[in-house]
Order: sequence, then structure tokens, then C-alpha cells
Amino acid sequence: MQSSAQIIPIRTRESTCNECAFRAECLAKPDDDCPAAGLEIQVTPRILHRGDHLFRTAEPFQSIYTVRSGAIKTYVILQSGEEQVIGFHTPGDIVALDAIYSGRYVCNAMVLDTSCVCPLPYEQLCRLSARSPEIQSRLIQKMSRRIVDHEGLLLVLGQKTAEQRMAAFLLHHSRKQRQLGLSELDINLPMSRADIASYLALAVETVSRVLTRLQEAGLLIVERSRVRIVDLDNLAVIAEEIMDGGPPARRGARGLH
Amino acid sequence: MQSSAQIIPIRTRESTCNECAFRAECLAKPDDDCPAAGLEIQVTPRILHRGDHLFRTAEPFQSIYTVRSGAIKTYVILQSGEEQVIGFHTPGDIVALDAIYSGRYVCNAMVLDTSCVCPLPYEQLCRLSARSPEIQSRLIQKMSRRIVDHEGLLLVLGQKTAEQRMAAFLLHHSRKQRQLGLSELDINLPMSRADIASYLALAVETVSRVLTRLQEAGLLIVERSRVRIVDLDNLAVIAEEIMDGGPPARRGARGLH
DNA sequence: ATTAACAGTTGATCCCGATCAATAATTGCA
DNA sequence: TGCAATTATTGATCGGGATCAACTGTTAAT
Repeated sequence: MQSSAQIIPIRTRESTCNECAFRAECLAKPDDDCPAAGLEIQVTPRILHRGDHLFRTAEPFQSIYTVRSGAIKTYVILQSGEEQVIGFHTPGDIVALDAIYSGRYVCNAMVLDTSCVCPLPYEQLCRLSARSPEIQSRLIQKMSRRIVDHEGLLLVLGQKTAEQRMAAFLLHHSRKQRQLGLSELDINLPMSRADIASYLALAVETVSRVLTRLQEAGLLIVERSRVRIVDLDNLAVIAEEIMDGGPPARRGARGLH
Repeated sequence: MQSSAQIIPIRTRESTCNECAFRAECLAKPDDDCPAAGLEIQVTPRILHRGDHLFRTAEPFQSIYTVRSGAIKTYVILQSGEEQVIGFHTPGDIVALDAIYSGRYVCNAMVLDTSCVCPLPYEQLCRLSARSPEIQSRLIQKMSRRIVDHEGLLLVLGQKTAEQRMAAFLLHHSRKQRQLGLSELDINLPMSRADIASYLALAVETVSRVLTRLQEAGLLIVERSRVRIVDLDNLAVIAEEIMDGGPPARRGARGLH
């Protein structure tokens, strides 16, 4: 369990690990029989700042990244030259799950707000997860979650009005913040209106108008890159509860109980 | 390597396995040292017919399914009572990857055309994949692929016109058929216009009109549930190449070589 | 064959959100 | 601190696709 030289246990000594995607593996039993004990992986957390790129399209795929703090957007450049936002990633999310398939990054990943990420070299992660059913299960769980989220987003983009999309978007962030133990009413939006518009498939003007309308309706208060939710219930009514499939899980399916 | 009683090797004796998602594991070296040799899992292929349900929303999650032949649609019922199609699944696809996260099926899965599927009990698959890096890698690969596909679809729904969506849809099926060794110009569409409309977030009338328009433009010939592509290149120009991330892969990332 | 139920096509109208245009507020930099 | 550049908001117009409506195959049951 002793780590030598540059190789340190996945339970890195850096920062709190509270929101690390692999927290349960590393911290569930903080001091003794951690499931990953004895399994080693090189994890060196990185701090990045607004505007930094984590990786860019077509670069060879090396690592996936767990977001520990901050916010990251992924996007592609369309042949028209304009940027298309694919997703926003906050603490607990894993970035670059879509790169595994092709072996190269298919998005650009740009930091929106000072962030801490843990690069997990994919080759090493594979070996680790081959030896630890918990970690294997957790990775698959995260990927399944991403698929569920995408399906929810597909419904939003396909069937919902501008107001419903915005409501669903805010609600989604509200729930994520609650999961992280933060306020569910005080939403921080580190991305620009243009980013939100692109992500929700709306025009920037529409995003602006809808926010104004929701504010006039007394559902929320908009203040630059922060939104205070006043009436969460009615916001949920507008969104009509289609994003997010439901609460976490029951049977984690990590090997038979 | 001998299988006893009901437990048979994953390399099932049924049908050809040509399009089985785990084909490479089972058939790469057909007779001797198959990577899954010695690892056992209960696989009993099932035949289903048009209208049959593979599973329904909220049923407890037991198995994921690999599609070996036929076609299956997944859908949910919205609170409005109307059906929303989530996806179409053809040979080589895995159904129910989104159920892993929550431990219950989040979609209904209905058979569109006589199909053969292999139920893979998830618990068993986990144990198997914990012992076989190849199978673990292959499952993760499939999940990553699904995420990539969803991202492509998000772009289509978010940014493309009715004509572009239809073109992208047909192109997607064309490519899938080519991968399966079938004609890339003679597309079979076992789903109804309503299914296509729901999936592409269009009205049924629009699907009809767009198909007519594409036919009048000489790009294809529509004959009820079959579409003959006449001008594949220009169809691709219309779709503007955004669905599908690109060709398969280079480094499969199955343990470092 | 008859007919009912359904699936698909075609036509006419309308509306949500895109686009164009102008202004206002922020941010960054000298 | 002020000016330039960027980002956000508000207003006016327009159009793609939804919706409503009518009609035309297709299939299946008797």
C-alpha cells in the first residue's frame, strides 16, 4: 500500500476528494481497507483557469478527467465555423467519455471557471478497473448516467419550448448543486449566454428574453452570471419534469450483493 | 472449457454470431483460445416478433440485450400520454445501457421486425468482465459509442432543418447497413412515419413532405417502408456530415500492448 | 367483396423562435 | 479613469415547420 516515487494511490492526498467521481472507492473507508488499496494509479490533480483548454479535438486520447471543482464546457467547431456547445461539466462529472470509442478527443474542453481536475490515464484506469470490480462498476455507472442524461436532453431539445428548456436547464443545475451540498436556489452560471443558447439550441436573444420573462413572472431573479430561484416548484412545473431520469439508484449492481 | 447443464459458453451455438456485440471475443479465434474460454455465462438467444416488448419502463433491471438481427425501438410515454421514441436499435447495438445507472429500465423496448436478441444478465456480465479485460473493454467501448452517437443526434436535433435531419437519418442507416455488409443504398425502415417523426422531433406531415421533396429532387426513391438512395453523395452534402463521429478506431486501449 | 381502422400524403393557415437591428451594460486594457 | 471591445438586453420582422383539415392508400377481418 506504500506508494513509491511518482506513483501514488488513487486516493490522492491533494484537496478534499469530496466530489471526486471515485470518492466512494477512495474514501468510503478512509483509513484502512479502501477497495483501491494496493492498486496504484498515477493521479496528479491539475488546476486550470478560465479560458484554458483541457484538450482539443483530434488530439490523441490519453486520459479521461474527473472534475473536482469548477466548471468545464465541451464544444465542437462546425464546418460553418461556429462553436457548438456539447455539454457543461461540474464536480463529480467525468469529461471525455466520448473519446474512448474513437481513441481521439471528439470535443474541445474549455475551462469556464477555475477548476481542479484529476486526469485518469485510460490505460492505467483499465488495468485498475480490471482488478477492482468496484472501480469498474463505478465507471460503467458514470457512463450509464451520461447516457440517461443525454436521453433527457434529447427530449428537451426535441419537444420543449424555449421557456421549458430554460426551466429544465436551471432545474438541472439546481439539482446538481443540491447534490453537492450547495444551495439549490442560488445558481451560478459561469458560462456565457451564447454558451447556454448553443447548448439549448436557442438564439442568444431568446435566452435573454426567456430569462427576463421568467423573472417578470416572479420565478427567479437574474443577476449577471447568477440566478436566484424564487419559486422552484413552479419552475419544475414549467419544465414538466423530464430532464434527469430520477434519483440515484437502488441496486448498484457491483457484483452480486 | 466444457459447459455443464444450462451454463453454456458466451460463444453460444445459436445462429451465426456475425453481428453479436461480443463477436470479436467469441469468434476472433473461433475454435481454440477464445478470450472468453473458461469464463461462463448463461446466454439463451430469444426470438421476438413485431409488437413484442423486450421490457417495459420501471421493470427491475435484469439484463442488457445485444441485438443480433431485426430492429427494436425504445420509447417513453410522456405525461401528455404520447409516445416519444428514444432510439432505434439494429444488429450490433446493445439495448438498455441506460438502465444500468438507475437499476430499472427507463424506456420501453418494442420489436419492430422479427428479431433475435441475446439477453446478458448484468450481474453475470459484470463478473465475466471483471475476469476478462477484453469483454470489459468491449462493453465500455459500446457505451462510449452510444455517447458519441447521442452527441451527434443532439447536434442534429438542435441545429438542423427538417431536410437535414431526414438526410442524416437515412445516411446513418445507410452506414449501419454497410457495416453489416448489406446494401448502403437500399434502406429498410421497419418503423412507422410517426416513429421517425418522434425520433427526429418533427411532425409526421413534415416527414412525409420532406421524403417527397427529396424524391422530387432525385436523391432517393420512396416505396413505403423501403427507401432507395439514388444520390448518396448529395444526400451527405445535405446532411452536412455531422452524425457519426467518424470511422471506428485505432488504439482499442485494451490494456497497454 | 365490403368496410372499418389505420397509415400516409397533400393543402392551408398560424405561431414560436430566428434573424436583423439598435441600444445598454460589462469587461478589459492603456 | 476613460475608451474600445465584448456581452447582454430589447424591439421589429420574417419564415420553417407545427397544426388543423381533408383525402388517399393499405391492411385485416368477416
